[in-house]
Amino acid sequence: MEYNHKEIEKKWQNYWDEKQTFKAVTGDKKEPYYILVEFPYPSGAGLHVGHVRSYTAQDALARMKRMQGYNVLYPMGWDAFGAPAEQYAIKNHIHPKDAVKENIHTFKGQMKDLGFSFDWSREFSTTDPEYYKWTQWQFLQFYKHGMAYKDTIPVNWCPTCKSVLSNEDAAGGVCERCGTEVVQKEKSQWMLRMSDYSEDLLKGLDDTNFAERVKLGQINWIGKSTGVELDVEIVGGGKFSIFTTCIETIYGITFFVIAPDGKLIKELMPRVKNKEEVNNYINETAKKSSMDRTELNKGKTGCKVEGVMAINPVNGMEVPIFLGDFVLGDYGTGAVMAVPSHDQRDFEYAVEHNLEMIQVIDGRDTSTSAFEKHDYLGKGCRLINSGEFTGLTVEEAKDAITEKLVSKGIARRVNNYKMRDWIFSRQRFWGEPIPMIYCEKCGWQPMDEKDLPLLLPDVAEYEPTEDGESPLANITDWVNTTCPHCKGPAKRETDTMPNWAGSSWYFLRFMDAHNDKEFASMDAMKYWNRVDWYNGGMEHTARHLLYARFWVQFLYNIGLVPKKEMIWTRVSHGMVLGSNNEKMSKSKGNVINPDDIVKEFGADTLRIYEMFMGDYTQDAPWSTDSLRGCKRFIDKVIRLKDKVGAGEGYSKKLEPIIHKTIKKVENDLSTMAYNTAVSSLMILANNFDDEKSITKDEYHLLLTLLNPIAPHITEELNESLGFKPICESAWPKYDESKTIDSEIEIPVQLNGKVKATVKIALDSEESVVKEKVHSEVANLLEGKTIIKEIYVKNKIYNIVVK
RNA sequence: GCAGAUGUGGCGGAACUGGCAGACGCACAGGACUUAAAAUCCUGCGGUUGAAUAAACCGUGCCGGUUCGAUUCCGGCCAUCUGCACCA
Repeated sequence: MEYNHKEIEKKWQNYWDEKQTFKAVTGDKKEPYYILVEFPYPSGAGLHVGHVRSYTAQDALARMKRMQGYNVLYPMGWDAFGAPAEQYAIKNHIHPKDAVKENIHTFKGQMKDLGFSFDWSREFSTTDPEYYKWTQWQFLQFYKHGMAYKDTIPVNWCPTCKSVLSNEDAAGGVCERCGTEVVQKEKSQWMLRMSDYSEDLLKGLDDTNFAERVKLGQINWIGKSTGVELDVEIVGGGKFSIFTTCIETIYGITFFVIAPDGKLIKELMPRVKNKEEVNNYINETAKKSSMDRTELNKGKTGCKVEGVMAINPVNGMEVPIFLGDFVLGDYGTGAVMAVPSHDQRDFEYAVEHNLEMIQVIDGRDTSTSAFEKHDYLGKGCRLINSGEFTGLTVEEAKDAITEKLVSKGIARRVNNYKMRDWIFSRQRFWGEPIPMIYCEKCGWQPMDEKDLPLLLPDVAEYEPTEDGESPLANITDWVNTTCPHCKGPAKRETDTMPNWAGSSWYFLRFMDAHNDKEFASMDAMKYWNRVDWYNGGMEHTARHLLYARFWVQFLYNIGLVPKKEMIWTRVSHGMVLGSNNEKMSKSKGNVINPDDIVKEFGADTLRIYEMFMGDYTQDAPWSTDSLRGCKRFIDKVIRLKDKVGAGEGYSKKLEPIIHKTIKKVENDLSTMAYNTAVSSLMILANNFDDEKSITKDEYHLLLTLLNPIAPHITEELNESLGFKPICESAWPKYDESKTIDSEIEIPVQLNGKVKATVKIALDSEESVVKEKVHSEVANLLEGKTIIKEIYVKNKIYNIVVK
């Protein structure tokens, strides 16, 4: 057969379109199964081979599940708000709306060419007013439940571009676009009270089936630590609080360190004697990102706050206060107690600034480095130099000291979380407008829900304003409105939502994509129940996935979704790297365009290759040579058709391998072991190839098993044999008893080294095996003393000799 | 810095709960077919010693431990990749 992949692939893609083969019907009697892959940001670069990897993987799962009788929902849409489209618009003076439309067209065409079995009837873009109406509506629910508030926080600011920058764009302290030095600027921002959900987001993980590394990623991002918040008096009046997880070292305090970007130093300023030095240091810090600041080797900078001393509450000792940029203003209380003998960072800071040290835990010398908690905890170490607590073990002291401070009313047991509230404002144009109105008289007022959606207006200029506001601020007839409360003149919020907003609930919308009464009906959500299997990049585990869970938990708490956790399994794929083992990028010239591959080799070859290239969860480099091998595999499958003879059913000889392969492929496709699924199909094909002839049913089976990964060619070959389309057929069943060999070969070891193998009947008696083994290796045992013999049933026989 | 992951032939990778390391594929080499090429088929392919399809030894990043037996478990290192809150 001539393999014209272009014709064959088009033919079946049209067939699926016309028959609406993959349309999922809400309420269908079949058991629902919801498979989701992160919807893409439709960039100008087009679909990436990395998209092809995860979409094919989920597609294979979806196709198998359908054949297994599930009502599969496998939807696709577009996450199209965001900075790149806006940058593109500024540069080329094309409205993002138009660029996005074009990009979506390209992406969709590419996806169709790859034969993904998406239910296109549920397609939408986060930029559709019918969709973002509900994103805005949900924001109003956050606001009405006290979950949204305004706060002033520092942001990276480029004075030349007049734009707020991400840490990424401000890497190294200079603006990525123009090279100007980045400064920190205070800005009023909408915030969502995500930190209120820290504990719930932690606990909720128990009700999910996320991959372990995904759970860990979230746990670490939430960053719970249990400790004590302690009030510290300042000499001459006033006080501040510190948070510590090591209260047992309290007698070792020789100074305090406070954050240069915190509120405390501002309060203390009038009493500071070295104002200039302190201010310089604060300005210096403002230039660094928090990541730069917490790096250990950079963590020793700082300056003394002259004129202000603090009092150690346990012994009344007066100790100095320092500024240090390793203390972050927005984590904990923005102040820490420093115990150089028992914390390495404090130790180095003390050495650098010539400060005193007091060892309070016995067990090791602390003159050259700190004796830290991971070394002293659980080792029975005892306190020294600690007043009434001297002699207690560290663990006893932790409790006793906390107890005493708490009863004195100057300390509290608290859980601290690294996770912060969600900064929900962006000074950008291309995002969902935040539906809030500011009135001089009434303050911030939510828009009336019935006036939603608040449409993004058309603008001529996309550049931000002089003071970094969104270009929306320049459109006076849009900005000026009336107050929903007093009907007086008022102004709209010109900030937009972050790109994460639309992607925090899109999976709910897919359950009921065209509902114009609600974001999704409770009935539809109850029917689909949850996302059974969600695939995305590891880079999204901390952010997108956490935002989405927070969003859902909030909706659940106000009674709008049926479950607190709407995502069950979450897995992540590895990247497709360039052939030089580096991340694909234009500048490195190692980008592979899937269109070129589809054109030259066909979608099926690309799909098989991307499934075969390596462990799905790990990164894998591109290799066009290996891709050719997958094309050869398809050629082989096509050639096997010539071997189809008159017989029916499965031959005795091939039956075991057939049943094993069904089991293997089924299992592998459900556990993301796509590469071994392909290899087992290659092995099956090789077995078929060794035969003079195979039956129609055997060939049909191979095509069926390969179909989820290579759907076009398998349908074509299958049709030519006269079978009904595989996509309308059932998944084959295997017989467990036929997957087990009755005779097996086990290795025989001498002192743990394999010397021979013996064939035995499955589940043979040990004595029978022993006899066989001994006759097999008799010559090797000559003159040696047998010390021990180990037989692991059906596995191995090991003889220890001397 | 914090957090996560990874390290196996020339290359991508396989090895289920500790049991024949290198499945499957690529690359390469030799052969068959062909006027020739492509395609296809057959054979070989971790390293060292060896005439050898004999045999032996070494070998899963490094050092050490547990075990009859370790790619797998434990302790300690080293290296690489990824994320870190306004990129998506």
